[in-house]
Amino acid sequence: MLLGRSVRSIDNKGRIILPKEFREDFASGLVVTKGLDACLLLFPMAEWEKKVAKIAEMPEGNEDTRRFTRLFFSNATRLIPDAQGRILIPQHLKEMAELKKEAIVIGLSNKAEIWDPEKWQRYNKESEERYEEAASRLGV
Amino acid sequence: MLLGRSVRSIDNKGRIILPKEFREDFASGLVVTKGLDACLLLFPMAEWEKKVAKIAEMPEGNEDTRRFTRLFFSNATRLIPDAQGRILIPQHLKEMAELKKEAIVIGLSNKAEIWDPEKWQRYNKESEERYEEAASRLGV
DNA sequence: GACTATTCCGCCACAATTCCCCACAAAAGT
DNA sequence: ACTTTTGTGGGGAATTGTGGCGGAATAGTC
Repeated sequence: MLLGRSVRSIDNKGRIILPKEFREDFASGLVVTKGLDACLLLFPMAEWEKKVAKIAEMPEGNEDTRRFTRLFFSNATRLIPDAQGRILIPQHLKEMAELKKEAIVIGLSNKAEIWDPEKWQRYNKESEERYEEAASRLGV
Repeated sequence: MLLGRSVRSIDNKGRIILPKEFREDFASGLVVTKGLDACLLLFPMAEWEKKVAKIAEMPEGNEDTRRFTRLFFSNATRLIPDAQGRILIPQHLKEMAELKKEAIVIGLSNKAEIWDPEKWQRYNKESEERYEEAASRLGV
């Protein structure tokens, strides 16, 4: 189960060290891709396959489907953490998420996300206000 | 699983080096054909056969079917990557996709596409806006 | 049939990137 | 305070991308 938030440095080879607690979920590999709100999404393999199955059900031939699958898959990369539990983020994804020297890694139960610290803070602040509101709307 | 995006040079003999990760899927050969939106489509043999089977189920005699199958098959070429994992794109397909000195190769799970870089960028930009919408609908 | 021209493919070498390993620093636990 | 675990950095080996050269295969011409 992926939980929590941690600040991670990105070394000058572009590697990010995953939190210890995440290693087990990601041990057999993971897929990074473009998430919403300019963050990166990390799926454990099992979760990724569920996602792929879901996408395969979308109506083929449809233009929106084509657009979506092209973006979704073309931004995805299969990664396997090294012996120290680090992953090397592909250049184009690092740019997309505007990652510099540091990153925030957050767990979201069945997947994880990586954010630029500044962006995360901004997003967080915004969310604070809407949190209660959203929670009650969702009936949590 | 075909994933990711890479920029590839086209050497002066018209060869494109497939990304390392794609080799396994394409090792036993592939079929290139005309894709939608002026790109080239690459099918691993197994996927190609599925496609053919599907097309065989289309109502014969129907004019759309005739039109489609003629285009689809007449543009298709069977290729086998050389020992270095390169493929030689047929002239007429290169022209069709307006490929020059560089190409973008993208993985789409069960197939791959080749784009002219400029065209891809333009297409990508257009899709960005609709991406979030489609993604949230899918619960990504 | 032999010669030539063109296309195609394999090999090699260089460059760049990625991966693997080791060492150290910092933090946590005893 | 010492040991253990977790995070960080970097050197160097291995892998991968790229372009060039030359030989094989094919086709076209005399």
